[in-house]
Amino acid sequence: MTASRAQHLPEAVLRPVRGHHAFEACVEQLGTAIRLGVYPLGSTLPPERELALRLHVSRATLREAMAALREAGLVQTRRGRGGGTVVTLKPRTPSGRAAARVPQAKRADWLDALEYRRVVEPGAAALAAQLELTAVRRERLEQAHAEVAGADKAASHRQADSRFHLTIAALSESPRLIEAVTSVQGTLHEMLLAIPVLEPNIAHSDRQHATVVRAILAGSPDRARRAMEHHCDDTAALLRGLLG
Amino acid sequence: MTASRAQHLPEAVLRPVRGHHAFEACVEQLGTAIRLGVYPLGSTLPPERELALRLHVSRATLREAMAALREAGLVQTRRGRGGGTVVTLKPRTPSGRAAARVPQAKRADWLDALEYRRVVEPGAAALAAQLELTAVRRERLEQAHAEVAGADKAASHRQADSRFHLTIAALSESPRLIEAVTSVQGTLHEMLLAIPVLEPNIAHSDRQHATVVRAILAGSPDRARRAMEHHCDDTAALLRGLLG
DNA sequence: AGCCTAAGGTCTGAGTTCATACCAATTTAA
DNA sequence: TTAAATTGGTATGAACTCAGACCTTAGGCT
Repeated sequence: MTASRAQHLPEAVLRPVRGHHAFEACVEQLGTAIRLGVYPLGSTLPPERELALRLHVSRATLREAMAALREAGLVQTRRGRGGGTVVTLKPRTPSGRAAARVPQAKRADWLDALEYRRVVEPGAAALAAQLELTAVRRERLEQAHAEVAGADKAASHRQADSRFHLTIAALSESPRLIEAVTSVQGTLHEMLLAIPVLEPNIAHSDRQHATVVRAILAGSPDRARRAMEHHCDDTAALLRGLLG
Repeated sequence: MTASRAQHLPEAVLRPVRGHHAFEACVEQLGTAIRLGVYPLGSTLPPERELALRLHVSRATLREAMAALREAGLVQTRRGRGGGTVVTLKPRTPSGRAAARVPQAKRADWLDALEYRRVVEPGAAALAAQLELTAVRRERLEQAHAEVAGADKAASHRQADSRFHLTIAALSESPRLIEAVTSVQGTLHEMLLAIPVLEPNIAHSDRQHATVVRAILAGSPDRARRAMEHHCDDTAALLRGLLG
């Protein structure tokens, strides 16, 4: 039995060990956090030493990443006590840029992200609904939802939407699920910047958000999961359509 | 609005940029693949150059990892044409070692893995059921299932079980899901080595496997997902109980 | 036998990353 | 006004990682 084993598993299981260059990974992660609105325009990033600690990276490397972000115009830095690094990136409006021009590999990755999302985000919603939420956490959820519904411009709506989904993931209290949702939202954000989104879809999306929030607050994991599945399905169908 | 944002998201979202050095990651990944039975006893690993390419690591680094695995007795290496690195690790039998002595942080991580598993494995099963499987793939699934049911010793049963779950993930064809299941199976394997499993549970588990396989082959995503959820729930309940 | 080939084994110089100091600027508070 | 505290800026040497070239071993073929 041992030697006759089929060879399909190793191929599927082994994956690149990491994105090389710690500094690129920092740029990626901080840049995504900023673009998603985890750190909104005008907010201050944690001090370098703290960030370096959090990211398990030396301060030297973190500073290189910061320099790159500064170079790219995402942040500005002031020295001295009370100084720090503040976000200067204004949320980008999804441009009508053609969805063509996307390399095949990236397109495949995007489609995979949509499949993955349909698994992890409903899972996070169900888990959140299953927990007994404190008043503070219920408040956070409602606040995040209100910000999505209340956003006037397309750009700030996009960030509020990301924050909404990340907030639900955070409510699940599962580090693995939070990471999964964060990464998938990063990819989603990238897709949405390349694809114009129409107004009616936003309204539709907001109604679905409301359903998810109700289910979570009511403590109904199944309803929360199904509602989030519908939401992911609809978004995915739209994006898949526009991608060809 | 911008400055008044709650501070809970950054804390949840930012994660270590990478676990460790490249060489440790290689040891970790190859070691897990071997322990899970992706490379069973007696099988030959791919040539170093190929592995290095696959893991996105220089051959020098990969070789350091190989040396560590050799040192640890997991593999043996022979030079020359027809040589290579073969697995020498005999599947370990879950020992009755006390489940105490597990540090708090690890215990929390284990519990998180169980939550995560309940999301990703049923998701993978549903996705697999939803695809039109080729004859080869249906065969792989049945083969993997037969090996679990047919395993005589506890140790080889454990590896066959891992391969069964990884096979389903591979059928889903989603790189992200495959990675998720691989990592969660690695953690699960670690848990099971520290916790004795009783015979009746294995029989119960095999019946659930059969249900999952039927649902996937029948092309019923919902049934597949639910069946896998039950399976995960039962395993999780057992482990949580034994963990205290 | 003698060559070819597919593997592992070795070496080297350049580029990254790290940990740990120490310096400089600026705000806050005594 | 002065001292302390907080924050970014700089420097250095060690360790890790990389890519690529080259050497050694051992099977298979002519």
